[in-house]
Amino acid sequence: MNTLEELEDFIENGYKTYIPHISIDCAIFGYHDHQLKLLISRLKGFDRFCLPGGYIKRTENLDDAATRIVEERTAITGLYLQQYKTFGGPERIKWNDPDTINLMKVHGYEKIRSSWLMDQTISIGYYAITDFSLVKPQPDLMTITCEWSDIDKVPDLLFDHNKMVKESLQALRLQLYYYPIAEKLLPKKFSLTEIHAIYETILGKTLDMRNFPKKLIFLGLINRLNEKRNIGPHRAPYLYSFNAKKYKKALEKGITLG
Amino acid sequence: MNTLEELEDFIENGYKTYIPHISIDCAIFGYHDHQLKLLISRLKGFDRFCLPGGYIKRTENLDDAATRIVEERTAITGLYLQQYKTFGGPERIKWNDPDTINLMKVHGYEKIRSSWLMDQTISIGYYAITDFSLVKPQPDLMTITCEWSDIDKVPDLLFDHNKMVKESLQALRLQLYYYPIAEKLLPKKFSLTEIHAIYETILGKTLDMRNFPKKLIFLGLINRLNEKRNIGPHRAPYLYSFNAKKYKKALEKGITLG
DNA sequence: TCCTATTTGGTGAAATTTACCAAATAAAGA
DNA sequence: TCTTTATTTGGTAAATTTCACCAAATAGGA
Repeated sequence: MNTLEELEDFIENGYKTYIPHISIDCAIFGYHDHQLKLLISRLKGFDRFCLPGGYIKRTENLDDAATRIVEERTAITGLYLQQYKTFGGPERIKWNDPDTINLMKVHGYEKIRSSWLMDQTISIGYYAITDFSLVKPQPDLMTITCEWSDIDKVPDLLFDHNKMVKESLQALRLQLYYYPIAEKLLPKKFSLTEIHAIYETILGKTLDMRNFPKKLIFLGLINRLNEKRNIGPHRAPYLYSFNAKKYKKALEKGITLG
Repeated sequence: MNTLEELEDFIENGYKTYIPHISIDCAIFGYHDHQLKLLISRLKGFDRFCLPGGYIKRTENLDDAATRIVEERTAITGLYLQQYKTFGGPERIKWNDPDTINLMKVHGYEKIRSSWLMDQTISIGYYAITDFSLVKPQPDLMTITCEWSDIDKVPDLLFDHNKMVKESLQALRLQLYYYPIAEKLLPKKFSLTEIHAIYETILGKTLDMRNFPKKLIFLGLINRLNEKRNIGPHRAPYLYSFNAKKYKKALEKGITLG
């Protein structure tokens, strides 16, 4: 969505391309150096922030739609998006919400008010996690800003999006026990301290610095390389890499960490 | 849906009451005496069986809709339905499917073909488990039959419903480790042998007859009563009951069994 | 050479899981 | 009444995993 005409056309004719009544909203978590952040964006005509979201094309499957939506809105590519829950109910979008009224002002009241966009919509929730230092979100025409928010300073969001953030974080934390999600956040070669920090930060609790990496090694999820990293006046840590085979097996079977 | 007029009206005007493009499909598992079954039904005009499903009213939230749909189609009440995944994509419903063509014949081709029901639909998957000996499913007007099928003899179902069965069973088995689902399948007072059989049957694997109940007792999920049951010429087993408090706590925190 | 900060090998205790034996027991049949 | 049979249940020892934490190794700078 990069020109005004495209936007107008979307409001009037979008229902021909997209399936009405159904949207996808994505909670994109960003990790870097002991910090966990969430990507929030603000749409034209809205006062409050929201999660990046959009509609599903009639030719797409759900996972592809989620990937495309994130790419369009934030220019982030290559995310491993995970469906976690679908939200619905008549209370999801409130007609007398100040933001909804605001939106109507921006593009003539009637046009939006009577458009397919304003009908009741259920939303499929997806989440993903990435390294926020490697990713510069780029807002498109419809999105005014698009930024990383500290996870414990997420503002009051539109609709039921705060609930989505809470439930997606729960899902992410649960998944962390079953899938080696950290692979998405680390370079090919990493130290035990780095992977330890990721798990502590995402789970929001301390994990023993000795026992936790030992378990990862014991399970065979990571392999020690014959290589060290220079970290100044301290003992140089060994570097490790993920074991692709065991990783794949863990994805199928599930593993309990922590 | 109990009269023909209601059905005709649903086809023509249903989109005013229900949200189009979105349906709910429920995988209802039934357990009794070492057997696991699945509830399947056959709709008027269709050759193949399918999962009980329906549409969401504009005034309902998703969980309530799932409960109502099961009640309408099968007359089963009081289920604890659990959302597990949403299915979508252009491949879900095939236009040249023999069953779809069959359906069109039943109520004049054009009427159905051009109705809101034939537009692309995503489906929200729910599952539940109940004791199939206590429940007599009652088909409504739209549903011709409604019966329990052995879990390993489920026939070729409509659309992507076989995939739904597979994924809902996976979800159920995973949940079994976190939630004391068996409470729904047992009388207030039960023996260790009974609860042991439920877990073995649902998980499809053997669990040690001594260690498994010991763990349930150790966790405090069940309490021994001062009561035994007469089972003929054998040692009378003690009866047990669920510990509502611990059960509630387990629901929040999650517990690993098995 | 010493100091500092960090990584990592190791260990013993505690807890949990696993495998499995044998005693208890209820009622039917001899 | 005694034995038999099928089942439940108490118990235990070994194996494994988790947990807490110490101390050695080490890299570069002072």
